[in-house]
Amino acid sequence: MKPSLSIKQTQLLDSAELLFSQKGFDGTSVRDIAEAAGINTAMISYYFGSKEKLMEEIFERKSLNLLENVEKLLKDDNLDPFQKMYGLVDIYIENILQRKAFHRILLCEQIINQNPSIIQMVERMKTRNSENVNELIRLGQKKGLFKKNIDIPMLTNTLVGTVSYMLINLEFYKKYHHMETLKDEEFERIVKKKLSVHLRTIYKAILTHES
Amino acid sequence: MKPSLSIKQTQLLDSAELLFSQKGFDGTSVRDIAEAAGINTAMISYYFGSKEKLMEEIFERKSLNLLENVEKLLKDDNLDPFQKMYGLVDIYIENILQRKAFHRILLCEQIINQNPSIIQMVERMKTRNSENVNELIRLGQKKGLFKKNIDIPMLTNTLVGTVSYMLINLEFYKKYHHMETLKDEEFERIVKKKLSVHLRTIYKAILTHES
DNA sequence: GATAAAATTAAACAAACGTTTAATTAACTT
DNA sequence: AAGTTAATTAAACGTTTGTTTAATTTTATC
Repeated sequence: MKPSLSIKQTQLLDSAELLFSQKGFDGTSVRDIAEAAGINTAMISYYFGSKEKLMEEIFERKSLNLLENVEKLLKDDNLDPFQKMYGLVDIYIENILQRKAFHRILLCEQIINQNPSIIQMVERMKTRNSENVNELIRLGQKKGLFKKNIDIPMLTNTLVGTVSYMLINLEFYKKYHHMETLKDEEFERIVKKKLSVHLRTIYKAILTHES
Repeated sequence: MKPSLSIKQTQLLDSAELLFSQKGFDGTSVRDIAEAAGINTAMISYYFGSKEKLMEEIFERKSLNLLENVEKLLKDDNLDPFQKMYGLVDIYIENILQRKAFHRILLCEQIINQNPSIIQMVERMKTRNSENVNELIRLGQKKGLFKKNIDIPMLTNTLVGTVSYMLINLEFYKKYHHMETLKDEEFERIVKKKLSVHLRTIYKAILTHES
């Protein structure tokens, strides 16, 4: 387990996460971060070693959460494969839209492969996720619920792609449906519900329909 | 119509596009770009005014292509709404995977909203695309082929999200399916075909199944 | 309350940044 | 061939960058 952080360290991480998600890693200076956190610039190197390592720290702190929720769900013996799959979809929706800043950074970092430590972390996450989904799909197939020859990364692409692109597109979506006057929480509740229904329809079609 | 560019201007734009897609806008220096193009650094300001304007020039040159292809397809009276919809899906797949560098930049820029000129350009594209899809869906509904109450931005989210996330995820996808030894063109042909079949299944489900 | 360790600061560091300058070369125009 | 414009260059510009330093303050230990 990672050593717990002081208040100031947490403030720096939070400020950095927000700024990275708004201006990108290279578009954010250590002075920006320190100022936003109300802390002296030198403290970033003092605490984390470098700006790069601060970024890695953000990833290490935030990236495991989703996988752990999924694995807890898959262990639940009271749920059938469909319920588990729909639950998995909802966990992704909830997690991505709850941790918007981090998932925006995650998206950018996957495109701009610069930091080897982060690339490795993301790759491990993807592999572990695929293994989880693979196990679930085999179970569904054994029970005769899911069809054969399901392309797991393709399925996950659609899940993560749809939710992530919604994250990118939130403001456009709001405008298109004339929901500008809604309170933020209400708007997000609606979006999550819509995503859930939408992706269930998709998953059902992909998992059951023979081509 | 934009004035045509000299060879050196095109070289700068091409080098910049590639580097922006690999290291991001802020991670790429004008010296990087000039060196990659084999041209003096000062020429960037001389030709385009600034690094920012160079970026805008890339967007102006590359962003219209997809929309024009779609609009040509939608005008074709020999195709029924399903054929048009599937054709639209294939245009997106083809365009995004053909212009990888640009679409990686486009993704990043949508996340990191910094340049107002580019935000505006992207927003116009999205609006015009939604109008096109809206028209097509109304046609399909009038003919009794599509169901009512289709969420257009949600549908497009899944299309662009799935293809874009595949773009981000290409290397992982290749590894997962043990296609490392395949030639690049062959691999991409397979990916495009898989995406096409996958998204047709999705679109059919979303457009027809009553919930 | 003295001593040691940790935290915090302002200042300085060299390197890299985007852009401009002024001088030179190349390309046209008449 | 002379004159004019455009293209190209190396160098310099002033900022900003991430990081380090050395001095100071705060905190903890005995």
